[in-house]
Amino acid sequence: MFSKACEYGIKATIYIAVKSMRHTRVSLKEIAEEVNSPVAFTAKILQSLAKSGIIDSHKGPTGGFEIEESKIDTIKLHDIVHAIDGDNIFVGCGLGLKQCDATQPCPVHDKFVGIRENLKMMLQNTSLYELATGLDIGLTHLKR
Amino acid sequence: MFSKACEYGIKATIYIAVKSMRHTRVSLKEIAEEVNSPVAFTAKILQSLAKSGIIDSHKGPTGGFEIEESKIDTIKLHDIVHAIDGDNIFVGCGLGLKQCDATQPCPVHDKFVGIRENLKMMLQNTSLYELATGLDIGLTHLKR
DNA sequence: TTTATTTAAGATAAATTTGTCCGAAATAAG
DNA sequence: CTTATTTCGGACAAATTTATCTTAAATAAA
Ligand code: FES
Ligand code: FES
Repeated sequence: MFSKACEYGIKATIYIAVKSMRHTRVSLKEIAEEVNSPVAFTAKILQSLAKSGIIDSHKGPTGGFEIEESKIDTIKLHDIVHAIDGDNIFVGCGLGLKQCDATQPCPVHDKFVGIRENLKMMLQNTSLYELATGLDIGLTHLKR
Repeated sequence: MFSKACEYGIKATIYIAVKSMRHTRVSLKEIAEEVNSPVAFTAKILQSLAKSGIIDSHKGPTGGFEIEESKIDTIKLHDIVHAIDGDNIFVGCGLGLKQCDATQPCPVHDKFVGIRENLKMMLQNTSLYELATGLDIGLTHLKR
């Protein structure tokens, strides 16, 4: 469904959000531990999330990653997935045709667009805030 | 969403079904042409679909692939996807946790299981027969 | 029986994704 | 200013997926 990079990226972003709500920056090392992800690979993903403007990064001692508090509510799961995996999952054909539209549909088109739209809506309607809150109050978990 | 192998496998199976409904065997070469897939890779996929019992293969002149006509109606998209991509898409955690269940859910669990179940139902309710019929009457297409 | 045709099987190779390493750049603090 | 800390950036490596090649096995027909 999502790439490994995207899975790590989502988990990392949620963790950063939890800490940011407490006005605490968090280091790459800590994130990778909490998310159970390879440190150096996580660094790459965080780098790209920073370039996409989803998270902020700061170098040096006391540095680390954070998310502007006002953004936590407006950032949606959709934004994170889109930043890392692109838009193929939202607009691409389920059977890999170069173009998906109803004028020359693949055999699963009619059935697939519903699922795809469903997923898209879910991601667009899910805010980072609610994900972070669920984690913060111990309702959900990042490792297992 | 699905692997390349699965995309090719689905399209190939649908094409074989169309031909089988006309009691015609079809060769690897023809399948790969119609499906726009690499020949040798397609061979591997068909081989595994044959081992899974979804399609039948026959060697030698007049050989090729076919599907028992009585099966075309009972084979579901779910069976093809499961045979090629396994069951991770049906039971796996959206964020890659080793185990997905409600006792220790990841942050997206509640929202993800709906989508996943939705997809599963769609695949279980979609028969090879209806996919093949749509293609046969020119309503849908395998290439673009 | 010989030949031509077609899939099976295993080894190999290319491409992509995932993951690592290391030096550079920034920056906070002594 | 110097040092310690932390992210950045690029090169590199491993693993997985996708794709190819070659030889064998089966089998239909001449
Ligand atoms: S054309 Fe395949 S999903 Fe739309
Ligand atoms: S635990 Fe992640 S989807 Fe169920």
